[in-house]
Amino acid sequence: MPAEDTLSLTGNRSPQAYERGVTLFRQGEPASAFFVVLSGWVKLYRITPDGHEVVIHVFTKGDTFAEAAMFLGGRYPASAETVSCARLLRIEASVFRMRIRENPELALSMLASASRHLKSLITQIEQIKVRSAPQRIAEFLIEALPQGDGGPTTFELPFEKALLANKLGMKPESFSRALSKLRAHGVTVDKETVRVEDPDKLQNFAVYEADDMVPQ
Amino acid sequence: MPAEDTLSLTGNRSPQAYERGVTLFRQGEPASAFFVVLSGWVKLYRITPDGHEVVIHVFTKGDTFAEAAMFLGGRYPASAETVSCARLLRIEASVFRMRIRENPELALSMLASASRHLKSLITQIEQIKVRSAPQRIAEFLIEALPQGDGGPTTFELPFEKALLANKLGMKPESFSRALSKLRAHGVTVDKETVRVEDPDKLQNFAVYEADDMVPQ
DNA sequence: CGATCGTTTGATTACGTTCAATCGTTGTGG
DNA sequence: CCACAACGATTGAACGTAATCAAACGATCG
Repeated sequence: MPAEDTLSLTGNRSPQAYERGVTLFRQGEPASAFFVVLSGWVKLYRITPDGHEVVIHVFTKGDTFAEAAMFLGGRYPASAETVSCARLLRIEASVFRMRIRENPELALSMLASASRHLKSLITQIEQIKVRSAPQRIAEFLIEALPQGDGGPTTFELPFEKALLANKLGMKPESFSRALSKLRAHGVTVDKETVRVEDPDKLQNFAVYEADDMVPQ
Repeated sequence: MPAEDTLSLTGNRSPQAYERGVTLFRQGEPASAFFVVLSGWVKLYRITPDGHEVVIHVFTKGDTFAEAAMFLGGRYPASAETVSCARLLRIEASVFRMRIRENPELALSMLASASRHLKSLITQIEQIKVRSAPQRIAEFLIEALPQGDGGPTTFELPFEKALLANKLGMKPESFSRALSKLRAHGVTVDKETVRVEDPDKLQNFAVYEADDMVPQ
């Protein structure tokens, strides 16, 4: 998006810094704005009627979220909260709606963004429906891994394991166990640090192998 | 959407009739069009690398689908197939892209539509993550039930149980068993016909009750 | 009438949850 | 400075739900 457009949207206001644990909006509230993440991490989640927290997604640098919500009866379908300190751009719906009428291209880029989210949700549904817990973790690792030469790669988990577990649709205990099962596939964990011996091999496990791990 | 707009989009072409089992597009194909369902049922699904079919959604009268796909690198992220005979409106991406530049309002209604899909997928993720098989079926029944006075209601399952099972993220066998468990909550099934004694009570089970069914 | 398909039922297995205890780190107050 | 709480993560044991494998049933169709 051209710089001039972004400026007209933010009204020349600078990005705001947030502490960890700040609620940006709650499900059911009128959707008055959407956000662009410049740095840090934000979780999008729902609280179910019986009190469970379900993490839908965790956004980070470069992501936008809640854009689509503005067009759906004006209510957020989920809540959002920073899970680390973060810098966010907040764009008001009223401003955006004005601009979109002057600039149809803006609508197209919004649609592109919404499409990416749709695709990501479709992928997530597929994951939860047919992949085992270890496979879902493997898939996450593959996605999160810094692009390398295919050789052994090391990186840091970006946020709490319990949050990641929830995002992947499992309990923290299951996450812990599933993660240690990945040791058989070249994954070693020390605190926040994860080392993947062979990303291609891990990928293969994530998508194809049901479970043919040989004991010993 | 005003009638004049729809006409300009379809190029005055009339809706096309499809047999059951017709593939409309396959995942990975260039997304050249999106669809409006006038009647019948269409399933949106993915085939995973290891050959499983995962049903993402089943669309019916009044739904549009694949609109967003046109904006995402031009590839469909899933496949679509009619599961009954159906009448569909097919709208070409090229035509649509032209029109959207002349008519920004069109983009807004597209965004609204994409938002509804986003919300529906978010709901689905929540369902699969935290609800049991019987609860997911109950939820589906509540949604599918014709609006009544809250009293006993009867309706017909709109398509195969195996398809519904897949959509709800379970195997046909599990579906069958889960459905019979709902007998304890006032649901009786005879072939395609489902009778719900007390929709409110069933709704309550779908959202709140973990499982406190009393034997006998 | 036999074949096929969708559905149901049965027995068994496997996975993830639940409940519970432990460990390690961090941070706080006496 | 250390004791102790608080929290996140891990581990263990028992349980429960859904998947799997297998068979049987009923309806439909050729």
